Amino acid sequence: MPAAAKPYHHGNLKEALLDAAVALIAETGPRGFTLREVARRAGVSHNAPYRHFRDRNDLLAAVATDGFDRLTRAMARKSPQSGPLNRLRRSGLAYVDFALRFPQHFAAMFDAPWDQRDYPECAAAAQRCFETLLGLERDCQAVRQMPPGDPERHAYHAWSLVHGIAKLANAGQFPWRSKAEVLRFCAFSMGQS
Amino acid sequence: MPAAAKPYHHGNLKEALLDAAVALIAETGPRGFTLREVARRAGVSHNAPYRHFRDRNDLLAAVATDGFDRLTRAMARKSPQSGPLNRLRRSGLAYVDFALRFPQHFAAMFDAPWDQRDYPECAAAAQRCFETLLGLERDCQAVRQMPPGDPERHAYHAWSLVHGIAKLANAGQFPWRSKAEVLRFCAFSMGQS
DNA sequence: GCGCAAAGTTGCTGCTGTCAACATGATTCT
DNA sequence: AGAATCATGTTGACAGCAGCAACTTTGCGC
Repeated sequence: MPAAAKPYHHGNLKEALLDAAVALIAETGPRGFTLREVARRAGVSHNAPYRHFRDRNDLLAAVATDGFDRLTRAMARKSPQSGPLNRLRRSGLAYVDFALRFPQHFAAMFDAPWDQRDYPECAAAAQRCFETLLGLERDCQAVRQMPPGDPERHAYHAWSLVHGIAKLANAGQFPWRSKAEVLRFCAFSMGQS
Repeated sequence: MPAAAKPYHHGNLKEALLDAAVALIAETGPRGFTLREVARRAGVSHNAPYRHFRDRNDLLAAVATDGFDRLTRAMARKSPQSGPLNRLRRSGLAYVDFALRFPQHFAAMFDAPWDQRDYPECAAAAQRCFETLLGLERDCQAVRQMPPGDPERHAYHAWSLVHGIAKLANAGQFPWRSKAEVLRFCAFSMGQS
């Protein structure tokens, strides 16, 4: 058989669909996101995705899960700076940086129309993401670089702040034009807390 | 003519459409939101809305504008408590309360797929909303109940915090089940800043 | 080899947003 | 008053979408 002949079975369609979906959402946003376009990009028929994902939301949930994993890695990335407090702040900046670089992917993670409880994998990925933050927070308390108190509450506070900055920035509600300016504001804002 | 006869001209279709749209989005969210369903609820044909709104996004923008106005009123509502700092905090709680009571409407305001610059009225309503907050912030500085510094920066900081809380709560990322618990956390969190 | 199940395909239904053409009715000009 | 005009609604059409059903191809266990 000729090497160029497209085999009937794709071989790795699920991954290919996920990649295409991530790329598509980055380009067109959750509303332009279409099962059929994803299939087109993967070079299969419009119904092939149904063999791997229950429906449109299921694929979107997979995209969101992927996003949470990427975000967790970005937040946990080791930085040259040492000291728990510095690491915590770098982590917050990484959060906002991620949201600004992949706004649509970020939106797919948090503005999903479905209930996250229906997608346990996605919820678990989100949980891992939060626990990364919680760990950093605990480290800070351990070395007294943070006032005492329930570390979870502190973590939720920090999360809320950076999340709000990320969402408002993506919604165009801030006057700052460049990503650098937003990050500067973020650093300032984290210093206030 | 019989009183029950439906006149050809509705008389006040634009408002009726907006009301129906607000109700519909509260029920089904921005994705279930459909021009045709809005028209159906207003009792007109599926193309009548085009006489009053350019397209689907234009109607959504009107809904968002309406939401910003309501939010502004909720934030500016006088409370029995006196003192600028108390008013500022009540205002933050009102923000989160609004988001939790009308999650879909809130989403329509901030997760819009369109650029707010294309809808000046909507942008203006959002601006008024921010300026309400900014005014409260200035009042606090005036009586030294707030550390000095650029009041706009402080206002954006406060906005980011309550917005993050609102969005994360609506996304189901917090462990707290009741609105009251979220509001308690919000009050705690505002005290930290 | 055979049969079966997984993976992919075509074709369909009902829905959507939007365009074009037409109908109705209020307003305004003479 | 009567006609012209324009805003406001209506019907009909088209393409694109999600999801369902029925069919086809292929790999794998026996």
